Amino acid sequence: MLKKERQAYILHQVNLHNKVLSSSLCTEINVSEDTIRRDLQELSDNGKVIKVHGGALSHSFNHVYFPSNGVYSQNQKKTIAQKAISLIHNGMFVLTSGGTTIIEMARSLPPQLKATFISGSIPAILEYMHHPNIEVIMIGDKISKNSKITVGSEAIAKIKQVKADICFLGTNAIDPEHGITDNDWEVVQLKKAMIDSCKKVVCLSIAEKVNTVQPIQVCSLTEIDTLITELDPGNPVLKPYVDSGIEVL
Amino acid sequence: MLKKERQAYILHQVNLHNKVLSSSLCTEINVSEDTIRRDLQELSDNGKVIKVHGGALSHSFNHVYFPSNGVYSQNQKKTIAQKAISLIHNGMFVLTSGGTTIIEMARSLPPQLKATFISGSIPAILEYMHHPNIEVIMIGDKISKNSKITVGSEAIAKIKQVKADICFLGTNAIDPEHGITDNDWEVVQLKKAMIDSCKKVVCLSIAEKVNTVQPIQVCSLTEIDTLITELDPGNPVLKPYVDSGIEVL
DNA sequence: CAGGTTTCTGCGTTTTCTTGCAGGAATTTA
DNA sequence: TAAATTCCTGCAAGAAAACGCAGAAACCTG
Repeated sequence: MLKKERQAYILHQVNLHNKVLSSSLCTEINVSEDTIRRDLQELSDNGKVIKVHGGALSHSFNHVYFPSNGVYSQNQKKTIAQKAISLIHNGMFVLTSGGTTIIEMARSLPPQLKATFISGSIPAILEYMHHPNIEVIMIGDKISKNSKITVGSEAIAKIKQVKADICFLGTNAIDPEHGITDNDWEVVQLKKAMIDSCKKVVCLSIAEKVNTVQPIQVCSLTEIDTLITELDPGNPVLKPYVDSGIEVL
Repeated sequence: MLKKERQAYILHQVNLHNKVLSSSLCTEINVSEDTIRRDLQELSDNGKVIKVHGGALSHSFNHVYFPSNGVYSQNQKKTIAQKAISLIHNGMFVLTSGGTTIIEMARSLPPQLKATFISGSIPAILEYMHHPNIEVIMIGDKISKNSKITVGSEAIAKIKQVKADICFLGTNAIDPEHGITDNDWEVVQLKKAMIDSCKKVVCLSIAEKVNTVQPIQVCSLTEIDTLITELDPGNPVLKPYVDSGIEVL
């Protein structure tokens, strides 16, 4: 069998099944593993396939629709993300809501981190999925197209089964008097469940949303353990929260 | 034998078999390897064949197996998607697996369709989410990064709770004797559950995958109600399936 | 037809390509 | 953490290609 022929066969298999194993190829074609590996390398260099440990993947399949990151207030969110990440350690179970701040955090996770992330947010899950070492658990249920998260009683029931080490809430509004508030009833139900299902509640909020109020209450300040904004913890805006006994980063 | 004659013979062989070996040619025509090589060089310079180490390939070979457009078999998949969509009606509960054919179907759903789609495949869910009128239900559980679907006992349990009107399976391999087969154990478990949870099983498969076998069985032919390929239902390749009582579209 | 020219072909040598193998490094998995 | 795969690197044998050369064949051309 000619080299080009072999490579064509491999490419064909990859496109057909979205993946191939070096081991199965070398028994099918009856050549050494080295030859297969070299072929895969060559095809990969030409951008025809994506080489991975043990085989190769189809390029088209791996290229999942990637949401454009026109993230609002990106720099502030990056700052928040960095602070949030400092709270995550290897082996933790991490529960997260959706929202652009959470997405930013997901993108900034250090590659060597090994932890389990649980979420019902599709965009967040997409980000977690690209991370090499973390386990990703999706909360299932009906999908709310507005907020791109799963909502409903099933989702809430699943969250209640979890006991996570830490929970990160992307926040729409937070205020000393009304606590965390939001404007989507279903999302609020979820966030409530998440708060109940973890040992530590971390609230991520850009300064703009601090001291604002939305119609529906998620929880009072007393249920929050940590508040993260892009501001310095000593900033006077945050004083009411510090005074309530919340750890402010 | 004259040079022109020889080259005509070579060209004939190439077009007939899509490839030739220098070594076999020189014994057939009984000339030295150099002569063959020079002929091949000349034919290659004129664009008649593609010279490779050890012989030559026909141009069509290269065209068929190294498609220049990024998406492999896209047209076939579009055809399949159209046929599949004709089976979906307003108000239906539709269960789908993952895979590129399913994605193509998801993209082609008519905007006015009102139905409920259930899936554990992240890429599929992403497509369904963009649709204005369908309800989307995500099956939750641990996410397999390879196949980009949720896998595990929770996912299977959830699927078993569903009784869908119709189930679309993207197929990796189908064969009259072995039925539907696949190469990922977890995916197979899911597909089995899906088959059990619906009234009608529709199998989507491009013709290339028909009559191929993978290591793990999903189900036998008897469990399949409908088979959709891009071929005409009367195509002889599909006859065994028609004879098994499967509706072939 | 004879002589010169061009083209073609085969041979030997050198160079390049391809492949499999051995070992040690790296990565995955239990 | 340890065992098992898989990967990478260099190497060597064998196959094929490239190159130059020379003899042979074909082809003008006067």
